[in-house]
Formats: sequence, C-alpha cells, structure tokens
Amino acid sequence: MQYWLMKSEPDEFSFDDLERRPDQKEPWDGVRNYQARNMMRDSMQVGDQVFFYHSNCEVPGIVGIAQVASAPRPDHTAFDPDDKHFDPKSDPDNPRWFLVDVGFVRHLTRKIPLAEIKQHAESLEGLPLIRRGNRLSVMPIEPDHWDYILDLEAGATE
DNA sequence: GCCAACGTTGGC
DNA sequence: GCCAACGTTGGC
Repeated sequence: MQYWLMKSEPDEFSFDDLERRPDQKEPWDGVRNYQARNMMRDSMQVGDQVFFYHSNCEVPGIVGIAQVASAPRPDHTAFDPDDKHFDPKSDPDNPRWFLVDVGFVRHLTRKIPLAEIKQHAESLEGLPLIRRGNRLSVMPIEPDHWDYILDLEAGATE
C-alpha cells in the first residue's frame, strides 16, 4: 500500500465533483509533467490511498481521501487535437502520457490547510508539498507523514 | 495580480 | 550540451 497526494484546482475539478460522478471515479487526464507521469505509470497500484488537495484557491489544503481506482493507461486527451491537453508528440503507438482513475473515498472532517501543514514542518520533514518551490501535481507521501496528517484532521496535535 | 520557482524549448 | 527565453504553477 502506497500513499500519494494529488492536486486539483477546485474551479477545474473539485473533490465534490469527484463525489458527484455517477461511479465516483475520474480519469486523471491532462498531467503533462514527466515526474508525475512516471509515478502514475510506474508506481501507482489499485487501492493506493490519495490525499486530494485543492490548489490555486482561497485556502489551499487537503480536503479528502481518494484512491487509485485503475491500472495506468495512456492519456487519450493527448491524441485529441481539440483537447486542451493535446500533445502532437504523443504517438498512440508509443504514448507519452498516462493516467489512472481516481476514486472517491471520503471527505475529511475538515479541510487541512497548507498553512497548518507548514506549521508542522519539523514532523513532516521531506514532505514534497512543503519543499521550497514544489510544483508537482502528483507526489508520494511517506506512511508516517500520512498518519501524522490524518492525526491533524482530528486535531490531535494542536 | 504579483512574482518566485521550476520545467521545457530551441538556437547555437 | 549549454543556457537564455519563455510558459506554467500556485501561494500569497
């Protein structure tokens, strides 16, 4: 079992949007970063747990738990000239971009803001989310950090 | 809206 | 292969 964090702009696709999907799943298309792609393509396994993070909004933070809900497969949006994420260099016979399905698990009882997570930088040392200049939209979370952040949800550490 | 940090592109 | 220019991310 591995743990991840995935970012989404709530104006584009929010955690509530995921919950409202008929099967509560969404293909995580549009990722055009090699590091993020490699994690989805090479490391993710069905059932891995995911922190769902809202970025580029008033209070950025972790809002819910999701899970990896499919094996990796080519990102079809890269082949579609009309798609915003079209990439002419991605060849259907040798796809450049991959995705997994992300499935809804549960809301957190409260949003855990980035600002609060940063207050625990000592305990969360190495967490990519709080590393300087980090912009990865998909990142691994160490099991200890996963547990620590879930404890924050319950307010156990304030 | 600003801007720091980062990844990518492309000329050489 | 270097590196300047550019585009994007994302917190603030």
